[in-house]
Amino acid sequence: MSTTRRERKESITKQRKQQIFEAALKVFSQKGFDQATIPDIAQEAEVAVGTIYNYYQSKHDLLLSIIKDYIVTESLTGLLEQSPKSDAATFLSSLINERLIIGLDNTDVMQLLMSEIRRDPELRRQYTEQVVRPTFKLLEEHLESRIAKDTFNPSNIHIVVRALIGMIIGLTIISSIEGEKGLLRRIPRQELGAEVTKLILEGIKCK
Amino acid sequence: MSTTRRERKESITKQRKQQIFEAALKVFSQKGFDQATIPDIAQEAEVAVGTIYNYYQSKHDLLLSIIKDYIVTESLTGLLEQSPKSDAATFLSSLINERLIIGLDNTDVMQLLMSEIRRDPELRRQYTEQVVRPTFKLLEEHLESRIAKDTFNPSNIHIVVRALIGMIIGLTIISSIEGEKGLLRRIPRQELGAEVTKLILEGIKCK
Amino acid sequence: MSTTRRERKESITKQRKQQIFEAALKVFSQKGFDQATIPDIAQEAEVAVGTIYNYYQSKHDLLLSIIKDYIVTESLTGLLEQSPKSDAATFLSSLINERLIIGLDNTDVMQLLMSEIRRDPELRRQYTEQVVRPTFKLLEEHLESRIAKDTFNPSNIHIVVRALIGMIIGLTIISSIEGEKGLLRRIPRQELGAEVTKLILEGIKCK
Amino acid sequence: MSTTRRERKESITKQRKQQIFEAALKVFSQKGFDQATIPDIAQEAEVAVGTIYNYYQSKHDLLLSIIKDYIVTESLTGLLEQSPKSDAATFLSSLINERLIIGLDNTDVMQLLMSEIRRDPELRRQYTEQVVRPTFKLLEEHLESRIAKDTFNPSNIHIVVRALIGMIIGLTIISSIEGEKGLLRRIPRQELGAEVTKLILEGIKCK
DNA sequence: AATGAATGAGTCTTCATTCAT
DNA sequence: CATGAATGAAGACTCATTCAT
Repeated sequence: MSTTRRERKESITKQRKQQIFEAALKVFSQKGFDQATIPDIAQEAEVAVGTIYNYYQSKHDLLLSIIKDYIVTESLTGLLEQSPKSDAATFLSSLINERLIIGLDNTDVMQLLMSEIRRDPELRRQYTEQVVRPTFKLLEEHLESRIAKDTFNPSNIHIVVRALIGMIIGLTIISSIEGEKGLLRRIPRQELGAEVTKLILEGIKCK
Repeated sequence: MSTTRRERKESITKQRKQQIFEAALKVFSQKGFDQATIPDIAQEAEVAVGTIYNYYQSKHDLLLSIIKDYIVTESLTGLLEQSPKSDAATFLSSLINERLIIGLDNTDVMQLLMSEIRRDPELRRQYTEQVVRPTFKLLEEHLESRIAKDTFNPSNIHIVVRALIGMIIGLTIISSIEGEKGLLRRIPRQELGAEVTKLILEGIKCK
Repeated sequence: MSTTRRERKESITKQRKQQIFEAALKVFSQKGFDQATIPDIAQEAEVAVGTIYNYYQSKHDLLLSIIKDYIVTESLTGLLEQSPKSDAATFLSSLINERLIIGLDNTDVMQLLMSEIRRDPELRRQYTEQVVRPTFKLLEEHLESRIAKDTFNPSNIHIVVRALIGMIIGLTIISSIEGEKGLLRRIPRQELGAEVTKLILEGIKCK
Repeated sequence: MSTTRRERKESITKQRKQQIFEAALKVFSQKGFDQATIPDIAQEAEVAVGTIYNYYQSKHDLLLSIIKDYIVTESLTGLLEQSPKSDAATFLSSLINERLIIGLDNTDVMQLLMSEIRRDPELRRQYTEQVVRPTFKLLEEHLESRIAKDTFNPSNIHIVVRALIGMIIGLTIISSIEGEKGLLRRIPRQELGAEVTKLILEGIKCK
């Protein structure tokens, strides 16, 4: 028996916190931050109201916790960092696929994030520094090097990068508006990623 | 003397309503619907709390009023309807420019719309029917006819349409996140439209 | 032409006041004092809100005006004062009939009065002094003299008086609860008065 | 130790609800439903405003709770159901006494009930069905059987019943108007009941 | 004298947070 | 740590009253 009493306790504690976290995530996603109430979350987590305050300082703290967790998820761009040497098409395809899947799998949190970012400057700063800027920078460097090698067309890189990321964000939002039975959720993700990549690489005009 | 007393009164009434409308738009945009309070809006409009209720039935009514107004703006796709015969590049360019400008000029309302659409099914239905579906349909028809003429590459039209509209939505959001001094607001819109159009038509890969 | 301009004006003014009075009476009766709003009354009177305040100082003043008017109506006990010499049965019959009709014709105001009397001590004092006490006193004197003459049974006069008046009040209330189609409003008033009088005079037990 | 922790808690909860109930009853009685404010009630109950909403859904719910409780009290006419075989005078005497005592002990609620019944049709329906109609029906049946046996005078039973019940209601109201020191509250109830019964049975006229 | 838009004090109600058990 | 009743600050909304036209 390698687990001491202390360890078991900590494990239970972690589980409890996770339980609340997930309940909050669900309720916030469904109702939005303001409409969600602590009793709602407590019920969803099958926990008393007071218990939540043993793990999180406030409702807002709970929100931050969720958003920061998502920011970390979005920042896990292991892919981006490893792929500078790969083939151009492969690189873009990987990027698009990865980002698109993260977005589509987290429609709710993403929209939550977008909402809250607008009214919390500190959050906006954080998101910009930890996610937006690094992502843009990395992408821009890639594009620049490709353009230098004549693989990619010369363009205003800043715009292209924003258009590309914007497309992914926009697809996520459209998917959310169209709902469960919307087209984007019915299409196999592989096909979705392939089509989008093709569009970005080759455009729609016949050569 | 061409204005009767009645006419003057009505004019004042309209102005007052507009005044409240704009104040609400501003406050909702800054704080979000739930965080915005009626006293906030009243102060912004330089009007007493009660006065707001002389013009709008409820806070929610005020929100609807703003969003419906925006939906109408978005629906004014005179361009879309007239251009089927125009050159492919011109058509897309016009579309992108028009939509992009509407989006960038109304960042705040758009985000408000996106937020509220998630929790108001009726609003979602309305937006879907009046804006989303018609836009998609029109675009899809265009693309199909071009593909038939071998002007455009054969692709999954549904995805391309969503990617295109998504890109515009996403650009709006990025612009909003980056704020006043963000890149997208500093670039001349003509250039922005041109680059985005080029990206869609030709992609980034060298031919 | 015997009416001067001044007279005509005054006449219009009186009419206007009457118009508002009746509207208020109607609305108060239907909704109760608190639920009735000045705009309600204004609409019913086909007059602007502000106009009401040219004739009455406040909503409460309007209420008082109505109640006092009713108190006066109830005090017009001409009958009571003239009939001490009449036959016992006739006297009681007249009293019951008169009071019952006043009550049934003014169900709404009476209930309004009963409601307001409870929370306005001044009103209660006034009503007690101007209506309740005189009525009781007069009745008591009558009964006493009849008892002295062996026309009526010796009883606790105070109770009998209250039971008698109470019966009339109670009938009014029951009529109000049972509504338009209630029994008490369908029976000819003559019969109603006769039955009630008989009950009071002879009781229900066979002799 | 026969009380578990849970039991003690529940007991406290009941007490608290009762506490609020009584405070509301008092305040509603004094000021009427509309004039009574939740802070008023909270203060009277020595409880915070929010606490009230832990026990009652709304101000209106609190009112309903009070009125329904009273309706139940009024419906507990055990007496009525058991006495068909008793002597006519005894029966009437019991009925009058019982009803009169209920009325005089609950002057406030009764008046509250009478006020609110006028504007709440649902409440009126309920009161009519649960209290008014059954009471009337039972009384009518009794009277009919007595008349058939020549114990009682033939009369319009419907009127007599209403006059009788009306008398009790009216006595309650007069008692309320006359206040604490009024005659009806100073007389021993036995005497009051006896006199009223005598009046109903034999009338005031000498045989 | 008539009008009705503007006003803001006053209500009900919600809900994040605390704390005694 | 868990609980959930108590708290009261805060917000949407109403409406009596005023006053400029």
